Amino acid sequence: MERPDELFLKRVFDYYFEAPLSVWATITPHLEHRNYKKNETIKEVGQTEHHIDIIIKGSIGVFFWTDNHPKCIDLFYEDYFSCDYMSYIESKPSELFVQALENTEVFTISRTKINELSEGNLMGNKIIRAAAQSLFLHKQRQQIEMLTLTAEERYKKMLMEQPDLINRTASKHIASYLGVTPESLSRIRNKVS
Amino acid sequence: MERPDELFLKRVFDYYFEAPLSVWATITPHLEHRNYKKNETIKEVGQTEHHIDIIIKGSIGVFFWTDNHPKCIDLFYEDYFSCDYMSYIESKPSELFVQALENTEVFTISRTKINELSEGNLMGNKIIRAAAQSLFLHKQRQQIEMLTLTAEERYKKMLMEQPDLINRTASKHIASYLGVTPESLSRIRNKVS
DNA sequence: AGTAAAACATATCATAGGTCAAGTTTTTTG
DNA sequence: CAAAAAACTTGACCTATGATATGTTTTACT
Repeated sequence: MERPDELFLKRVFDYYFEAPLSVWATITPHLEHRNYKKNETIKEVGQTEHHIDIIIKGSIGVFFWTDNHPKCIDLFYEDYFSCDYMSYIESKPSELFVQALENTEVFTISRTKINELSEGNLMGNKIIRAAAQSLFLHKQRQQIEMLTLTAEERYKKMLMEQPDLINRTASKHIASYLGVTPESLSRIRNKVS
Repeated sequence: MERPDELFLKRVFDYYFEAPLSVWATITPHLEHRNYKKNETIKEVGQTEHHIDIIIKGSIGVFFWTDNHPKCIDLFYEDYFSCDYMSYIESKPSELFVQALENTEVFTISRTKINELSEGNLMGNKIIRAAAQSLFLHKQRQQIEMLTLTAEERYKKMLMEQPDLINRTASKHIASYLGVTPESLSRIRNKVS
């Protein structure tokens, strides 16, 4: 009766939104299965984001350029939504780019479909609202961590809370996500272990 | 016909939400006019936020404690909404506290009223969704500035974009909002002028 | 207005983390 | 599987900012 895809989605939606069955039943048929190769650029700087991905397997990073280095402001993994939300929300190009960090498998849904499904639809709107709120909370927690903890403490925290991710993700991306240079992270890792 | 209060609100809502007249007409009667004294604590650490304020005059800061110093993560002024959104969204106590930085005049609306007005109401939900999205964008911009600019550059930017606010707000709060110590900001100000 | 307290400025010193450069290891690719 | 490229490590040095301490100015209070 239910394909594995649908079970996966049901779990993700339940987790995030406590959405009733009818909602994910509405959404499922409009999701497109897609694969990204490792290091594939999903959205370039200057382009507008028109999709949201739900990650089934793999990881995706959101970056911007400073000098000649990419800086990572978000890391997304299995079960998470991935998107350049800044561009998506404003519906205009952003300075951010989005890249697959591993071979990555997603369900993707277009802005058009999302609008269609939520237009005049209270539950659809509630879901988007819940999503925006959880994005805000995540950003504010990042901000507080950045102001409260040293680089070493931030690394240790990540090590505690997401040990597998540290192995799967390139050091340079972890470094920039933690707000330090690769050299600094290297020293920190050395010291910690 | 229209009281000044209503004109003010109409302007604010138009600006943020492009909401039709019917919406602010629905909301207006449920707003309560309130005054905070300078340095008055609006929400303490450990309490849950149940209100959103719309600032008519004055300014409000959102803080948390590190060691024995308050750190400012948000500054709100005239025409802006003010709230410990973290606590409001999760509807549970937060580590943040909220303080009036000047004698401040607001319209305040309770969570109960907001829920009542938006329950089953599509436009109400859209407004809340727009609010959540704009909060996220603000936080992400803060994050990018923090990673891109030095303390001095952040100060100069604030000086350019909000010169009056710098005069109205205590240096220590500006400093912590910019992510530096008061001593550092003092040096920066000295250097810049 | 006068006193106490808080905020701000300035100086010195300490340090986390950045920069640059030279290895070493790992990954990619022909 | 070898060569090239990219990623990571390590070291020496530097700089922005933090910590502490002291003096000065501003603000708050009776």
